[in-house]
Amino acid sequence: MSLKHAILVLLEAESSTGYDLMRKFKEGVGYFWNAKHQQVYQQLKKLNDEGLINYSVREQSGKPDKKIYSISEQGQQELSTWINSPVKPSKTNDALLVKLYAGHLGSKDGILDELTRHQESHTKTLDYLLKLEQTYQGLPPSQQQKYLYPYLTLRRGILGEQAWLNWAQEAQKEIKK
Amino acid sequence: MSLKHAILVLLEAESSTGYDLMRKFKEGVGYFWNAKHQQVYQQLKKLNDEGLINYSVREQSGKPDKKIYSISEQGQQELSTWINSPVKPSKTNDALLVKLYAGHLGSKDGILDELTRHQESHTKTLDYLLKLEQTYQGLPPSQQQKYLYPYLTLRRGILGEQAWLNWAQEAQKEIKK
DNA sequence: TATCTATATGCAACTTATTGCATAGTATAT
DNA sequence: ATATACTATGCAATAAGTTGCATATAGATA
Repeated sequence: MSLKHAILVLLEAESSTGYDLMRKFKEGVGYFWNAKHQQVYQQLKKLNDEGLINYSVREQSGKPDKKIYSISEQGQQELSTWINSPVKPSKTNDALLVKLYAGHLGSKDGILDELTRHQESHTKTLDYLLKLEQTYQGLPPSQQQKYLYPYLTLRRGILGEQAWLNWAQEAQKEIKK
Repeated sequence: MSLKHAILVLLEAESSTGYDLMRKFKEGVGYFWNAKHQQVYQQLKKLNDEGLINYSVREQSGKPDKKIYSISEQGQQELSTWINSPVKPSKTNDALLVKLYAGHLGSKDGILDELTRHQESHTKTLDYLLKLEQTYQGLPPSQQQKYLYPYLTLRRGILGEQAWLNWAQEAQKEIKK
């Protein structure tokens, strides 16, 4: 439901192409919102049809022309309406936990391997987020003030990943017993 | 993709009706998997067509007859294949964080209210999970051994909710500054 | 030199999830 | 007495997300 709003939020901050947005979902804000390129392009088309965004074309040779999307007046309106209405707590669907729940059906080693694999992935994400945090902390105070809200979401990502890793350690210890 | 497997896992533990499963997703395992009743019924039909589950009918008066589903041989097979193949780390899509990211577009009070609302919901979930943990800890050691894997998923839920709440406190303090 | 990655967009088909409606009795709360 | 919630299933339509394919060039890596 709020891929729409995620895109509007990103465009409010900076006009972008579909490709740019896709990268932002993969790198910048992927710790709280994900979307594949298809979804982004489809949604952009829809938002344009609804008049919430506009685009201008920058011609290129060899590659398809760039469409640079910006948020419209109407889009701004939509965003501030959304900001002022409550959102529901998000629901988690975590296949790893389904698997662990049924751990007795697999082998101890298999489960531990899987946990280790995920641990590596979470460690990598955490490292990346910590790097972003360092960048933030290197900013002058005025800039820090400006980016406080994004920073708070970053903190969520960091605390979330740390909690995950702490859990994984605990779980591995218990399984090995 | 793995609603299918979540259902198989639950049926492996205990034969259930669609309604039972729906309740398990809402109460029992909702901290790691969610599904609405429609999804459950549709998936059951599909799994039955695929031969992964069977059902027997218990007649009732007044209400629709119960269909009690059990996992089939083929379903067991499918489950153990799944258990032994890796699953991808889950992606989070969290509308609250999208909103917070764009916090400068709203009012401080609005944001704080929203955070408080979510805090209440997370506190409630945590309380519930802690109650489940107490039940587990009241079991005799042999039973604890038996339910180790589900317990580990419960721990994930608990550590996750605690991390969320710690973050929310931190965030609220920062916003109020 | 060949393969891979990045850039940049999009169609088409499919799967997965949500929303709204429908039925119908019993139990609980106001 | 009336309204709400619980039990129990399901159809139909829509929305959201995924997968596979297609195009076409530049630059980097093996």
